[in-house]
Amino acid sequence: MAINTSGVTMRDVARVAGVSVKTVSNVINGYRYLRPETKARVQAAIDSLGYRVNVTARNLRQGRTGLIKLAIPDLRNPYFAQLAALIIEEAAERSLTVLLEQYHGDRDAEMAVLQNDNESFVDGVVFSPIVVGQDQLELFKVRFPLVILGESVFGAPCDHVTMRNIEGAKAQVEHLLAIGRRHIAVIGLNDDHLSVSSALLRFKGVTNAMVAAGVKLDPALVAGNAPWTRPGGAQLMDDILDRGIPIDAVVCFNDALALGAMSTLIERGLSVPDDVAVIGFDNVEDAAFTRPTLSSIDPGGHQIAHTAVKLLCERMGLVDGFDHDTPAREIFTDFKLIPRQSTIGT
Amino acid sequence: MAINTSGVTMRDVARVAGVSVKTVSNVINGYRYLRPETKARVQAAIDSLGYRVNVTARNLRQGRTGLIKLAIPDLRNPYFAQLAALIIEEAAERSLTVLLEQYHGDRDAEMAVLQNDNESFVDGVVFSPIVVGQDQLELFKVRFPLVILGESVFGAPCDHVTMRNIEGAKAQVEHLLAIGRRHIAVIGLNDDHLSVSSALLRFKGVTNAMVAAGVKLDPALVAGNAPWTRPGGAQLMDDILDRGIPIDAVVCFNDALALGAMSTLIERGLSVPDDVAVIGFDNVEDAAFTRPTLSSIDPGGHQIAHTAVKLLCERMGLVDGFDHDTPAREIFTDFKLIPRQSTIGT
DNA sequence: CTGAAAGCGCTTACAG
DNA sequence: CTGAAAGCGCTTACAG
Repeated sequence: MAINTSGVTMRDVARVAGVSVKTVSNVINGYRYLRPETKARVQAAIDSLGYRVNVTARNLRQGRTGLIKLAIPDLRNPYFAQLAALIIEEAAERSLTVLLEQYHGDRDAEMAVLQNDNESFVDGVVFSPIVVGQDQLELFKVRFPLVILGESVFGAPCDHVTMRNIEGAKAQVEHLLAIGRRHIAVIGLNDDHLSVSSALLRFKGVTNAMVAAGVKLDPALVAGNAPWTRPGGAQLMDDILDRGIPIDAVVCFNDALALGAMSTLIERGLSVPDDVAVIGFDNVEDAAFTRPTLSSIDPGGHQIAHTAVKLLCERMGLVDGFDHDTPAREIFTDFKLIPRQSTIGT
Repeated sequence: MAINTSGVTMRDVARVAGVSVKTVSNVINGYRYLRPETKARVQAAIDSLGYRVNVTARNLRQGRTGLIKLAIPDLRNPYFAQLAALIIEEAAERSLTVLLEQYHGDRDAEMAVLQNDNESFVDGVVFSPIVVGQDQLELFKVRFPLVILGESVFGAPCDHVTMRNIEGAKAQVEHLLAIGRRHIAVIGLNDDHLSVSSALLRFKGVTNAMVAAGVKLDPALVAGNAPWTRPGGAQLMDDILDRGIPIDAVVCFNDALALGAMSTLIERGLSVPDDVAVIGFDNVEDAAFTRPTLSSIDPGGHQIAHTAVKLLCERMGLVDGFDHDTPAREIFTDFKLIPRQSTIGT
């Protein structure tokens, strides 16, 4: 028994108020041309009976539910928690509610998002894929409104919103070069599924910047294949320092890695940024509060959420004048370098 | 246009397969007594037409949606992100999907959860209230299945799942006493809405333990009214140390505070745990990875999620043999002390 | 400004 | 094992 099945229907209200169900419907939906007296009588009947509209019936009749699905790997990952928070808020602005699905690492679950078999009573889907990838682009050609996020897939036949990984990483290095650093280590070059695409793109940005500046990147100063977490960063920093090659800066592929790297540096008696400058990526909340505060790249999460919901609404037919034959769009959001103490000092 | 409105209906399938819609329905819902040949013919028709069941129509007919709402303050708070992750997983085990709503600090939004006016096409609600509280218990007497979480409200006329705050905090102090500490500081006694109830309960547990052990609590060693975050903990620890009263232990009301407090202690040249032992509450993932690792209270998040969904399912009529006249239940989950380096060393 | 009627696409007694 | 029919509770042309 669903919430709304209180037993009282519009017909009951209509009978008590002495009007037709059409009139009751008009009152509920705020139809303007109603005699105030009629409206009051209907409202009184609604109140006295404790009537609530059955949203499922309305949905069936209208052919839409106002529900969108957000499919992400795991809420325990702070990046996705924040993404979900933002998407929910953007959806609420458009009177949409969000059904949240975590597929964890599971390939089948991820495929199922694109299949959308059973519980498909949602009007659209926002999907941040991880495993399903570049070699199966045709899977993204679905018949429901779909917007994908992230960097696992490019060129899929559906709308796509993603951050500028390459340019962001390039900006990290350019910033370090600008403050005079030349011996730059790189942390986070992983080949696991969750981070591989970001890692590769960001590494590309790093090498682009180095090449452009004529600074060489020492392969012995590149570390990866640890989780993108504080402990991961701490360990990778240890590994690099143990190699005994002098460095004056570290580029980290996310902030958690950077925070971990900083703790190792400080623990080993090095000063940040005087001895070694550190820069992260993501601009998480902690970055502004840790000591020293952490320089980072803000990838524009708000804009990602806003754009994703906007594109989805267009595909869902909620935006007047949108041409439904518009081909798949690929939107890159704006990033911003946030310089803080870990590179420029106090 | 909802996803499932592909235009093809059961009637179309029935016509193509040369059977009645009842038979199509039987095939879709896995009814067992079907001639294999009939089944195959129907399946072929489904495939060739690309038919998908219209879940909204099914929901209307069945009077349920399989959807539950989870209302929490904000996903950006890691505690609630983890809670949401667990609830979604527990719900999935019972073939339920979760509609996630954030009400932020907004009182009206929180009230609306209990009103459940408009979009009430969910079968039940899990609600972690913050502002709506002890003085409005009657608001929790709703006509839809409702389970509340947390410590804002006790004795409400609906099912309630919560952790043992008092006993958990008592265990924190008992642990410190057991390792010989007597000069114990307390961090996190806030009076903001988000933490006040937890703070008061945990403080009560602390004082209970001190009284029982005959150890006095110096009011000058109690600090609060900072956010329950790392920087908050760092600042409060600074405040306490600045007062110049010697301490040998700190009880922190959550792990973020404890991590912040530890960083201050270490920064000021004190050893953890040799000079000062530190214990947190929540047992977040970081607790096991920070150096020194952080002793903490595991409040049993998995059990909270499991129990909440179980109670809700009972109220939703999904559990055979459940007596619907069962009065409102108050369930306390089990906590566990996790001793780590920050109290017992390596 | 309001009413009577059709229909959204399913599932489910009721027959057979 | 399968069919014909009713009905879940709304909204929406169509009349008036």
